Amino acid sequence: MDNKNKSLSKNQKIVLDFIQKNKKPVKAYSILSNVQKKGINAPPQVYRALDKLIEKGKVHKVESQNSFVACKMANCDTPHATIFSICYECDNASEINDTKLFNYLSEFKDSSGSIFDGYNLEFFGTCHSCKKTKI
Amino acid sequence: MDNKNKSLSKNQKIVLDFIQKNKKPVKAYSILSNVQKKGINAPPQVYRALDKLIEKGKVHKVESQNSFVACKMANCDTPHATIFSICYECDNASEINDTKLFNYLSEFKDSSGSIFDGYNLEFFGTCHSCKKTKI
DNA sequence: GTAGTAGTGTTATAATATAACATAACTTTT
DNA sequence: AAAAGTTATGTTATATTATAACACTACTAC
Repeated sequence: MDNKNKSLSKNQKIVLDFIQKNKKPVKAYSILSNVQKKGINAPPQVYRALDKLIEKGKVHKVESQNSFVACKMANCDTPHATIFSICYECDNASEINDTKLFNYLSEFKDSSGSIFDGYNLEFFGTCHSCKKTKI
Repeated sequence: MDNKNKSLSKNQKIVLDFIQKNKKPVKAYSILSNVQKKGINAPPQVYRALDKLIEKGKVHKVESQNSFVACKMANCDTPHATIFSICYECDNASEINDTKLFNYLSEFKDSSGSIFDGYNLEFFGTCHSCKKTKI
């Protein structure tokens, strides 16, 4: 069985559980302050859990925000191939599931013909609820 | 004349000059320590210059590295539409100039048909010189 | 020539992330 | 079940990245 399907440790479960409760991406120190009652006391405990959750495909990092969001797919097998749309009004980030774009990027070759191991794509714009609010 | 073509201020020139001297992306505090002899003393001076240089399309931020790299195009008019390939051996980042991919992303519509204002795409892999070294 | 905007200089501090070390728990093999 | 190997935990301290806030200067534009 490969790494990503291994069961989660205690701290990993606690951290994932908190991330999944949030619709929006959450920050590492926000995770920390919210799980202290569960016995997680210090930043390294959070960051270590996050690292493993990312490896296992349960969580993705939103690089432009230094925040973390749960992957909605039951068994994400592409932790290093992520596509997000990010609203710069409300900071919400949603994963985009577009097979065509996904395949295009996965198979993309650079000018020398080399393929890549992974990618992270972040689209920026105003999300629908923020557009409505502005009218 | 729009913002991006305005001339650069003293600190902006100093910071851009240092970034351009480096082939690889550079970190903000590395910029700081290298331009202190030019009279830039504190982080806010560097970060303010970086913000403006990014607005003006002279510099792009590599989000996954928190580093900054000069745009090679003479007059970059798309500071918020960037495509990088990043080597996780040597941390080098190069801009990918692929018109087809560029247009695909610029025109990409989400499931509701909305277009985005910008995007940042980072491909990860081993660059050619690192591949050679490993043989 | 004064009002508005952009830039500078400075101190302090906030926010994000890791190093390093000691210990515990779980796995696999013998 | 004991030893060895690996993964996880707990903890302290510190490194790294980034911004707030305030005082002041310089450069447009009318």
